[in-house]
Amino acid sequence: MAVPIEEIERRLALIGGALRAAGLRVTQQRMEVARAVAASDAHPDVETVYRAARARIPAISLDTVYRTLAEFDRLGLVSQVHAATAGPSRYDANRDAHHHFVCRGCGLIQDLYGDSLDAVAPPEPERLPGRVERVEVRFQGLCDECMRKEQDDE
Amino acid sequence: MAVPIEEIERRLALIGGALRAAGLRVTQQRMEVARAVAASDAHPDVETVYRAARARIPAISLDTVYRTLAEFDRLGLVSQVHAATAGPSRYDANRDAHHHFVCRGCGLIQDLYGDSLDAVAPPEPERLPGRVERVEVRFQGLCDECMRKEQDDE
DNA sequence: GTTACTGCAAACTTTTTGCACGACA
DNA sequence: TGTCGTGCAAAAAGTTTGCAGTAAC
Repeated sequence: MAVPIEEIERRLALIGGALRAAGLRVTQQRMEVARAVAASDAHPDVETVYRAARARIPAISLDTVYRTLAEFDRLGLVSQVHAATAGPSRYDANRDAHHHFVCRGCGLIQDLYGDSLDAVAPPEPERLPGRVERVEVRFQGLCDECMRKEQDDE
Repeated sequence: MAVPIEEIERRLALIGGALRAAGLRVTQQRMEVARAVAASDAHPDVETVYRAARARIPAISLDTVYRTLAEFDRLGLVSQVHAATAGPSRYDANRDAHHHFVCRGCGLIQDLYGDSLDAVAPPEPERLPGRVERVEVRFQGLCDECMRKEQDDE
């Protein structure tokens, strides 16, 4: 919800370019879906992206949003992030190395940065069953607000 | 698929005890669902647990398996793990500190152990939006078999 | 002008829920 | 014996797909 304008523009340019490079069409719908994910750092779900895109293209359909986000994911332009609690798929347009704090109460997902986290490596790489492409550290817990709520219940 | 008998028994005892401690009934169905997750280290999905449980209680229903796994999750006896690729919920009865390698090709999830991973901590704990209860390092990539398959396609 | 993309509607998969019967404590 | 848990069936939620029209290149 507080991604700087320049960062949004940078992400949109990246996505537009990647579409062209992949031989795909740069449609209004795709760019508005791109804008909706790129403009949020709250890791929005499909429905939220849909609502944001519909504010600019009233006739856009939910299945286009699904298809578009799946396509972006395939191209590596966004990635799915899992909340601590089950629910609809959520997406992240932040392509910089980062990690997450996830709240098991309300579904909050917050980006975390740190060289020490980026540097985490498997203890015995030779015993891995494959090749690592990405490392994500997930800190799971309860956010301050949910902690307050849990105390009120007791 | 290769959890030692003693470890399975240990997990079953833990689950049975926790049910009693929570004032819940220790039913045949619950214990067979427990056995099915406890006996696998392949992070089975609901359907797989259902099939394993049905081999011992033919009349067990899928919704009981859903309800039971959700209950176990609430009690902290199992946890959901997310594969790299979307699909049905998968469960893990391994309560020891551990981490995961996940393959984006086939859905493989393999447990990893290492003190260096357990010790990973947030770089600026005071700036976290809440309290951390668990840390999981996820190595995402492609397993050996999927790497081979991807080469064959080119 | 082609062809890929979109919107619509319908289907599909996964998960949840209400209710009456049966089993655990 | 009382109550919790289960099975059944139906519904809800989330996601995918086929097709005909539309827009991008």
